[in-house]
Amino acid sequence: MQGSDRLPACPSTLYSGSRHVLSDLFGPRPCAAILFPLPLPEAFDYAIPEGMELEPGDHVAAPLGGRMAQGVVWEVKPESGGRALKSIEHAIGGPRLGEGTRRFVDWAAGYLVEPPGVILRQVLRSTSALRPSPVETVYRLSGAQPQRQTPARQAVLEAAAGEAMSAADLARAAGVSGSVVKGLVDLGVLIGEDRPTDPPFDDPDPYREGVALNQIQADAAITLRRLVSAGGFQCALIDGVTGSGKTEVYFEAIAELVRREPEAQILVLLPEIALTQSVMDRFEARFGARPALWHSDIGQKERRRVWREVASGRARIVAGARSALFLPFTRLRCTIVDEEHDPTYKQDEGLTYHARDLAVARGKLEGALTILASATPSLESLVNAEAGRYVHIRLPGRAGTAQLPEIDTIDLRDFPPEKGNWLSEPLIAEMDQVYEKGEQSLLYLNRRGFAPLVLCRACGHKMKSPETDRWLVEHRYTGRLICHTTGFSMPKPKACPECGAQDSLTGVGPGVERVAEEARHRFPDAVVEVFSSDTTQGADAVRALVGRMERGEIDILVGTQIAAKGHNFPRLTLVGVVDADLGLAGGDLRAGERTYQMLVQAAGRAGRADRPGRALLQTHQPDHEAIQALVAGDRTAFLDAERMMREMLKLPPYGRLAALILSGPEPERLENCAREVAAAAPHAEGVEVFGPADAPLAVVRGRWRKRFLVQAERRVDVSAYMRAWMARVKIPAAIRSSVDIEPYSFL
DNA sequence: AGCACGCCGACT
DNA sequence: GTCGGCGTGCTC
Repeated sequence: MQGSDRLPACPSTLYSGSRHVLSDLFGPRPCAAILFPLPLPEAFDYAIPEGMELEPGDHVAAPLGGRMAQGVVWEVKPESGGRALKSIEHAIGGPRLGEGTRRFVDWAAGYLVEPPGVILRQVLRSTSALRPSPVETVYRLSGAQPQRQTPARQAVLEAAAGEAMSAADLARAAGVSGSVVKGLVDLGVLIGEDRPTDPPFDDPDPYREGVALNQIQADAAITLRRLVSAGGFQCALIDGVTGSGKTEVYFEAIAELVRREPEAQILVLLPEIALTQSVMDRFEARFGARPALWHSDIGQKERRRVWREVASGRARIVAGARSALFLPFTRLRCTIVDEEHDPTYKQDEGLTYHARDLAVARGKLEGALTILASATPSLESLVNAEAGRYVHIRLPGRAGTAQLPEIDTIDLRDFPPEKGNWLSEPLIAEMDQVYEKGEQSLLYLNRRGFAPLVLCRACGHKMKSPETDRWLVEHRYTGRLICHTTGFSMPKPKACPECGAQDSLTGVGPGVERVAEEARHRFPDAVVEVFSSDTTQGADAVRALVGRMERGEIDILVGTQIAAKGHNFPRLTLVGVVDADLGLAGGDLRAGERTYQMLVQAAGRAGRADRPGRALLQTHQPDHEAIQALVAGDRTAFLDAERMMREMLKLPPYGRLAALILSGPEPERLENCAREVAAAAPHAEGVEVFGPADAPLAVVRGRWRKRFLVQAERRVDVSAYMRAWMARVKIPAAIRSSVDIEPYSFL
């Protein structure tokens, strides 16, 4: 170990301020601010040992609170007076973090109201990537022939004719033992060479022939190419229906950039579910190389490889899920957010952020072209485009292609379903026709579980959550009653806990499970499946269900929002919206938008395929503006209705929201803390603070949660407001606080 | 995030 | 009397 803090033998350290003395004698020595990937409030200053050359972005190890921690040089500056500094222990090699990445970390910390180290932790997702790639020996043919040829040797030679492989792989490929390979190596027939086990990614070839573009697509490509050649930050919104060639058009922007700037890096963000083989195949077909692929569950080795190649600037095109936004690009020149409206871009656990919003911000910081693409752009992006902040590129589909399926309403006042049922006769009749034709139906209802209320027929007792007094939702799938607010759950009792009546507890109201039961009852021979976050957990389960739906193995799918995300079911020809009113009046401000997106999704390739899609909306208010607009297939009118509602209520994008969640193990202390926090909320023009209220999930893993909602005018910097607020309160260690900028669920 | 310090319960 | 539980607070 070395470092001046470990040299007590030096007489100058016998009195305080020793380093000042050293500085006085030898002139000011520069120090370095080190940012650690830890929730510390800021970067810490360290002395740079004699002879150590450091630049911002370098990785170092430094003593921190009695241990060694790995961090990144954030700034090199003249020694700040006053405090005695510890010394950096040593530099760790590896690719330096680029300036753009560092600025993005600082910016995101401010915007998300998090310590910068928390953001840095998102960036440093593979520390093993700092070490050079390990090497392995691979073998190729030397051209020499063995004097004695044997069948085993012949097999090895054939296997070795292709790509160079390790001895073990070669033996396996040839179906022979390792000794045959070794013998050929000894004879000089095979030559070994060292190769990094994390090989670099192939460079894209921008000169390959792309898919032929039609006139509209070609014009859009020209617009994008112009933006590429202008350089610097610009944001473009590609607004084009499914099948309008959005991908081909943004491929042209990528190609242009790769041609112009040999070192440029490009990031393509995709919703997790869309990171499939077929997308990679399209890239490969266009550029002759697969992009580097990044998502939350790639293996350690691949993670290390991608991280290192991105940080060293060698990886050119990266396709990734939202977390790819934090990769250490050195020359990010273009970011594409495909399916920009997709709600999965909003990360809700741990660090809360919206990948689309951060992508635009990173683009601004890096001077990169940012392209948002969607068939159903979010209202936020549309408003930005219309205000001229984004370049709006419209790609209408083929002539006559409707964006929406043919939509009709069913007035529930005229066709009330029987008591305890939720599907009206006209909807059933339509489903029947679809089923007879061997096509698929989707019943959409944004309510999980079986029944939102369980009550006793004998005494009228309502089953409620013990802590919050909210209704318990019956889940028949698990046979339990669950509180969607606290997560409390219990088996459904046989007898009423109030009056003791046997088998008197009945579920009231519709959930997807009950609608599925009703559909099964009506269509006993049909395959009916439920698609909700309760019944379909994990990406694999989702993929499996989506696969079965695509292959036509399911006749009727009953789904919540989750069914509305990024799927394309070619055999789906009917969508029944079980309760279209729910979306218009519910607590989720984007519910209407999502219903709309789901309908467009469901229309899918209608108009191209010979099976046109149809949607039926069950509603109590068929005259409602938004419903009327949907029926008319009038996207503009629908969005205008949405827009007016948001504008009136000062909701995004016409206002800003932030949430503060406090959580702690003891409800009383939390309550007290929340009161104090409420009292400390700064008064600011154009800012309203609501709360504290129980958070949407009032108890999570034994921790109680309280929530504030901040609603501000658009001109207000809500992040700054939240920072100011947090600076004014001392929150006890037992209580955790987290800020969510632009929360998506805020019931 | 770690790690130390500190103040209360069951043990060699 | 000590060992150790994890609540609280600090790390340049």
